[in-house]
Amino acid sequence: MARPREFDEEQVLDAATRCFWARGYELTSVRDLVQHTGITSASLYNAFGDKRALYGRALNHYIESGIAERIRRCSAMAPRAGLAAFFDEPLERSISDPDHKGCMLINASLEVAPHDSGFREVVAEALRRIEAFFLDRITAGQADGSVTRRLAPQDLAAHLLGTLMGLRTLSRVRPEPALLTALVQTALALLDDPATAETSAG
Amino acid sequence: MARPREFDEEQVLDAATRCFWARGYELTSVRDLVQHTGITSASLYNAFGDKRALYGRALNHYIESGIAERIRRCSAMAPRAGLAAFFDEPLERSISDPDHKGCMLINASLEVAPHDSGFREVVAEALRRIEAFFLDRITAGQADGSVTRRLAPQDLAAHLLGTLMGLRTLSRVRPEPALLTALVQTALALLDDPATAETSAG
DNA sequence: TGTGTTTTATGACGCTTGTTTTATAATGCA
DNA sequence: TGCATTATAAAACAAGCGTCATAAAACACA
Repeated sequence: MARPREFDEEQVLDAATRCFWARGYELTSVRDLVQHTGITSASLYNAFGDKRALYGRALNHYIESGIAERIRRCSAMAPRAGLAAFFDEPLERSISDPDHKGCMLINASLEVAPHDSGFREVVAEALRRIEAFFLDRITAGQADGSVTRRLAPQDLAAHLLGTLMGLRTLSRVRPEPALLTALVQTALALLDDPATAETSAG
Repeated sequence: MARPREFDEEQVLDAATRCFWARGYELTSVRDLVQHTGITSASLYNAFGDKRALYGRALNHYIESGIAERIRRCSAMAPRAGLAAFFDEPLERSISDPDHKGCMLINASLEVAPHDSGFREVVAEALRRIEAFFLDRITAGQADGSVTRRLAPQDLAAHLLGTLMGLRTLSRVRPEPALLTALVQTALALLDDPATAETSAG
């Protein structure tokens, strides 16, 4: 019993996510958001609250549609293959994205998480989900023999999580294909048993 | 033949570095800098130029006094020991720093480097120096047998660089000693030959 | 066809930002 | 002792920030 929205909330959220992803929280002004979403600031405040709340929605949108989806997809694969596949997309993006935006979640780890305890928990929780995915697939891989048993699953999971964050951080400053590929492949090599490992050195 | 400075430039630079390190570039206002350095904005602008130039000086100060010094120190050690020792300080700081400021260089990688090509080159160059240190010690370690020859030195160096950046990024959101220690130790385990490796799993 | 309710559009709000201006104080050299 | 030069102090500058008030517009329902 009122005037209906003239904009698609999801489209606006998509546009806002692109803004925050590309330029971060501080460097994205409300006027930028108004310009890129196509709606006025009044509509924006009415629909989403304030800038911080909109960023929260955008970050959550990124996590659910970008990362959680990839976890789901890779969880359906064979353990060792799923672990490798999980790195395919971020590696490919790190190399091919002309803007070098990196990963919005990992950008948030350094930009908003340290200065906002609410967002810190959101980011930490997302990272825990990634770690849990690693742990799950490593455990499964050790069970079926595709992942080495020489190292504890928790240690391997922590290592892969660190590798992922290092990849996305490094990619924003030095998006060199050889460097980033070496980083990922070397980290993944640790999953293999020395005997079984295909020697790729040289 | 003029009025002399009343402040110690190095002390001011130290204070400014602490500000930028703790809160980053955008969140540190000139008024913050005035307050923590103890000099007026006029003196600050007269001595350093503008905010961006002061940040540049602070970042450079951090790199030279913090990182380059550590590289020098660890380069004097035995190869394998020097590589491990290089991670001691950032790991210890990641765990014990109550403010979780992280590493100013790696903070800069995500905060200023992507939006300022001048700073991007400064950061990239510093990362290249770290990578070069890794490469040098890995090569030396492979020569004296303390580092595995199963993997190419460039790959191992890229992997350690990524590990360092992952450590410092992860530490700002999840500064959990067990997690961060596992990350570093597992990465370092890759340097060892499987036969020679002391099994620390379990 | 009104009435109530929500969304729009426009513009302005107060505040903080980085930076500069103006004037005064302090020195080295002639 | 002046003169030239530079540092200091205090305030002000324009511009941009996030946010909100006001009023017009568009619908559902009576």
